[in-house]
Amino acid sequence: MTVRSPTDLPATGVPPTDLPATGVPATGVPAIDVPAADAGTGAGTAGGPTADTADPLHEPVLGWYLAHARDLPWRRQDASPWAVLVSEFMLQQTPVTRVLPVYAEWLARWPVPAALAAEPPGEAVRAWGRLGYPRRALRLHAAATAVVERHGGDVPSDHAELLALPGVGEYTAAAVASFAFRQRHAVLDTNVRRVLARAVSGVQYPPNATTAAERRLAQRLLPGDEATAARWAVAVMELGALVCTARAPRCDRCPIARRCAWRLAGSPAHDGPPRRGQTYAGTDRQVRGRLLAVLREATGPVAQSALDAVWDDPVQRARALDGLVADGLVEPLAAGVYRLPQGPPG
DNA sequence: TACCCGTGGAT
DNA sequence: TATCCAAGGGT
Repeated sequence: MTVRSPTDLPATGVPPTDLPATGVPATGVPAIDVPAADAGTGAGTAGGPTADTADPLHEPVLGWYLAHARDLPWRRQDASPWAVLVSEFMLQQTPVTRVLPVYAEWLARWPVPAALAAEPPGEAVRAWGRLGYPRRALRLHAAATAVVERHGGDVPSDHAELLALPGVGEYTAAAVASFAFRQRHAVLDTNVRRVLARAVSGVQYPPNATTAAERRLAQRLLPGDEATAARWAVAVMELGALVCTARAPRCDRCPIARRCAWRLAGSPAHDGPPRRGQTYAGTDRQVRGRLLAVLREATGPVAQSALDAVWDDPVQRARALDGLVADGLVEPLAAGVYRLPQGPPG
């Protein structure tokens, strides 16, 4: 898998799979399904996509995706729902290029949920490497355990059952149901929110927190047909990731630039409350990161002295370590000795 | 709701 | 160099 930077738009664009990873095979039609937009003149065909869900944005976005989508491993036809779930955990707040190698290692080592569930949670934390937010590793291990216990080892297709898994929120539940099972869900991540904010709402950036209005908008724009809705979801996200980017959108390559409300308004600058900066240096998060890195890279238990060496302030150091223990990321083994969690998921 | 939770590349 | 930003979730 070649790692591409966002600025390196693929010209080859291996067409994204139209097939669900499991379930009913698609009919083998390689072209874009005719979006509901073109069904508008039809006389209310029973059972078909309804005209009232059509939108002028559908056809250009779906067409753009067919030509420009990245060939990512979790989008391939042979990617299982488990593979999609793993990718979604890793992609939370983490760039694609950093996920790719770790994703490959995980799927090779733990090809099914039961394989991961059979290992101590500390192994998941160690294999997480430097992806960041290591609690995700713990939750993914817990999710794998829940999949084994509640669903016989198969990642569920039901949105509510997905949502009930540890570490799975509204976005991830919708994403897995849509990407892995080709269901019709509004998949509202930071990319989609930005595209809709610009193209439809006419503002540069979406609100800091997801609003009910955004959810209604995403739902309204969803094509009526399941397969088309699933393709739309991934297409809008990809458009946000590659073209309608946060800092410097590539409007000259955008398939809906002519319809974009933000552009039509003259691309006004954001005027809402400033987005909170993420200071990092000197925070507990940095200390936690350093402490856990020591544990991750060690092959066995670690002495207190090795942890003490990574941060000068003893008060902050102790607070960070306590936090890691409270989160289940670190396990006190004996007096002054620590290790990654070996017990059952806590 | 607002805040906490890692890491590192791009600008 | 400093800031921004990345397929969020939990509390």
